[in-house]
Amino acid sequence: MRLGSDSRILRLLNGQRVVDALFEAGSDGISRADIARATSLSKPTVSALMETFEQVGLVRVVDAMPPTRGIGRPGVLYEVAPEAGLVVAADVGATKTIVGVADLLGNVLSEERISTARNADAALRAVVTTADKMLGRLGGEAGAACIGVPGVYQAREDRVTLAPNLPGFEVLPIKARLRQELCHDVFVDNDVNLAALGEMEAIEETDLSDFAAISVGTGVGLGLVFGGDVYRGGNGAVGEIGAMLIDVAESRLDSPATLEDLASGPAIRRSFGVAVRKGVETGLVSDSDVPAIFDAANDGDQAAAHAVEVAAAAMAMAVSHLMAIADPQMIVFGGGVGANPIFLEAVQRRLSTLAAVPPKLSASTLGGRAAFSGAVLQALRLLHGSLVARSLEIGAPLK
Amino acid sequence: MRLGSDSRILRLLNGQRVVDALFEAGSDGISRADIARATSLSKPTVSALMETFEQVGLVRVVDAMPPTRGIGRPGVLYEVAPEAGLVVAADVGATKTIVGVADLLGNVLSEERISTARNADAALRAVVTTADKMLGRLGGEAGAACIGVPGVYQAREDRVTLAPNLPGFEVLPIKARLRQELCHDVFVDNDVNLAALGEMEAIEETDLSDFAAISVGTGVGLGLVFGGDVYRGGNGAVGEIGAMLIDVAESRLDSPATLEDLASGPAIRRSFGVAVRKGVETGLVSDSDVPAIFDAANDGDQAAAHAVEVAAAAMAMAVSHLMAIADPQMIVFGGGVGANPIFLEAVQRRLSTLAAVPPKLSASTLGGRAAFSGAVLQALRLLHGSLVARSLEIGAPLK
DNA sequence: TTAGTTAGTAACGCAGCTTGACGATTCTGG
DNA sequence: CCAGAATCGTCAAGCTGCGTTACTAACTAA
Repeated sequence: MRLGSDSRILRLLNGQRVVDALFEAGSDGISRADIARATSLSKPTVSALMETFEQVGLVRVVDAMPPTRGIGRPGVLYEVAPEAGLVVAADVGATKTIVGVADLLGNVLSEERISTARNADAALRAVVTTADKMLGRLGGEAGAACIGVPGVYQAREDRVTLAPNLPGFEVLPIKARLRQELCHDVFVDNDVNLAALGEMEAIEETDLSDFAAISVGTGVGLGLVFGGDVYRGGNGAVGEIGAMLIDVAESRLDSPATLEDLASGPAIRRSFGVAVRKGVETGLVSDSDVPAIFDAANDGDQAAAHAVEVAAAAMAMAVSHLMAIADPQMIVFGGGVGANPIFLEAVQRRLSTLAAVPPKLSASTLGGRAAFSGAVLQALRLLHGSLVARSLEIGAPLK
Repeated sequence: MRLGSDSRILRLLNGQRVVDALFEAGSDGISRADIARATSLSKPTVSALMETFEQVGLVRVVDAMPPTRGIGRPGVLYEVAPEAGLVVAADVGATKTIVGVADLLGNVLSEERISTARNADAALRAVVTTADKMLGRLGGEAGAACIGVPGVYQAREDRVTLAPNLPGFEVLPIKARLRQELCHDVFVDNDVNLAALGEMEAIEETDLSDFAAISVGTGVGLGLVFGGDVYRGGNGAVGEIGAMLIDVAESRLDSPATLEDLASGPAIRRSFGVAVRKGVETGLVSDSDVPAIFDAANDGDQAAAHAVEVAAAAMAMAVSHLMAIADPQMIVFGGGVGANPIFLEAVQRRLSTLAAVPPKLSASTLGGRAAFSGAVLQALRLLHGSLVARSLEIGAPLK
């Protein structure tokens, strides 16, 4: 038996089209006649495929009969059975890890926050055991998995680099490990990249294909989505925007300053402290935390306003560079600092003086769950690619 | 007849695999048995496809019999007939336009430089008539075409914007026009993007998928290739790197300076002139041209060296930003200024102080023909996509 | 000259799809 | 209440394309 040239791949291709139509119809259901029209397949072909899909448990008849749909014999409505495929998604952060299981439609059936273990090996083991527990409770297997890690993932080497907070990643073949212990289709990526994907999907805007997410918290990270797919860069090192050199009038330091030196949470606190010590007026203590500084800046506190302005100016500069190079349609800011509306507004104000056409900015709507959402999405994409093949070729029930 | 679900698309898919194998074999030729092995198709299938391809003129038997290839009956060697498909490529520049016709293997059979007409409509008409003349002489039709334009091409609107040197582009549906007058498969893109593609292909490095080309001449442009494909950005406005704001210690101006203000050809001349007027030592006249300034800088002339350093520092800054954001595997410099080895070396020197891991830089090997080369390549990619379909479905001779 | 090896071809069967025809089911109008 | 129209789903027939098996053709090496 040759692979991929036989007439069986026709069945695969057509099956994919049928499943796509079913997903698009959603929980409203769709009749086989309608599928045939939507896919340009013949009615017998659709029926034959649907019979297989139903046997396998991938689709099922919608129970609730719709009242009436016009003249003629009414069609039997089918829908995707969401529980026919489960995916595992995880976001391993420096301190917290989110693990969850979602169904075929992306509904998160189970989700848990655990504290990240002190080394990579233990952290990964915790993800696997938590996921296994969830899958056991839900009574299913993982059809695909996606895990976000706090570092640069080198797909070729199957290693994570630049993850200083989590020792052990440099020598852990994370994908191979997960493939063995969780399921065959595994996707590993930088958490910021996945966050970008999650944020993009969360925005209800059509035709959004090129997108950037900037996370500002303890550090500064950048995730890019180009053409709907996560972009990793030639060396997987996209997103090292924190190291970008910024030179703005407000903060003339002796050595070149990076974006992270100017616009991260610690940088804002530092810069506020410097201003206070220089004697700039303030109503706060000199080691206030970031939200307090933002609120004070909003209320007219001078030292706080200065700190926010320095950060915003640096970020606006970085954004203008991002626009000049990659030209995303939209940029979402996340993280403790980035999602703060006061910060966002300051950046926007700065940008309007830098660029003729200021880019669309917005604040994250997902908060700390952005990367996890992106992981769910990416896992589902993986599953979609193998779902039909498994349903048709193996012929055994999916579960 | 339904489209794409019939068993006929098997023939299409398998035909594509066969043709791919033939292209890979090149002019050495390949036997049907070898194709069967390479594609995992059965021998009869390959034979049947090859018979059609031969009838249509897409492939032919290699005349020269190779001496001996080991034991057993020798196979009949086939090769792609390069003249079975022709593509038109053009690069419309501000002053010069290159038009050419290439065959299936990318050999440029005919190429001509003409001066660009003063408005877009006339410029386009000149491309079409020149191409038609060439095609007539070569006795073939265009199977695909690609044209590079000096501005931002908005595919959705089928309009070129930001082409100040060539009035009339804003209202010219260039793709629709060419499709009508030249051939059905037309690709339009920014000339800098195409140049990036051309430069990438010219480099004999494997696994090169993410790539940037920076053109420095009268202006500064950036072309990006991500994942092997030209990247256009969310609004098609990738490459506006000339407008990037740069702040380097050497050139403290009153207002924020753009990259183009600091590193373009005119900028270098201006900055040299300023230095001379300030009394910096030089052996040149104050309005020397750019190559002279570079040579003098290389020979130790102080004013010239200063001008080069300012430009190099600005460009190094821009490159470091590009690395932080898009992380290309390699950057090629083109254009009158960019390809100058003295400039490149100065940029490289500056970069080594900015980045821990300086990126790979190199000078253009294609010169002014980079965009044209890229256009040939892109046109060939288009043709590849339709070649097999046309050969199999229509059944009529290609020519 | 003969055995061994490889290339190409003919015949057959299988998988998958489409078409056209037909029964099933429901709505509408008289 | 009933006939006609419209739509859904299925059945049977025929087509296209592929792979397998078995065969012939051509060439090398001993």
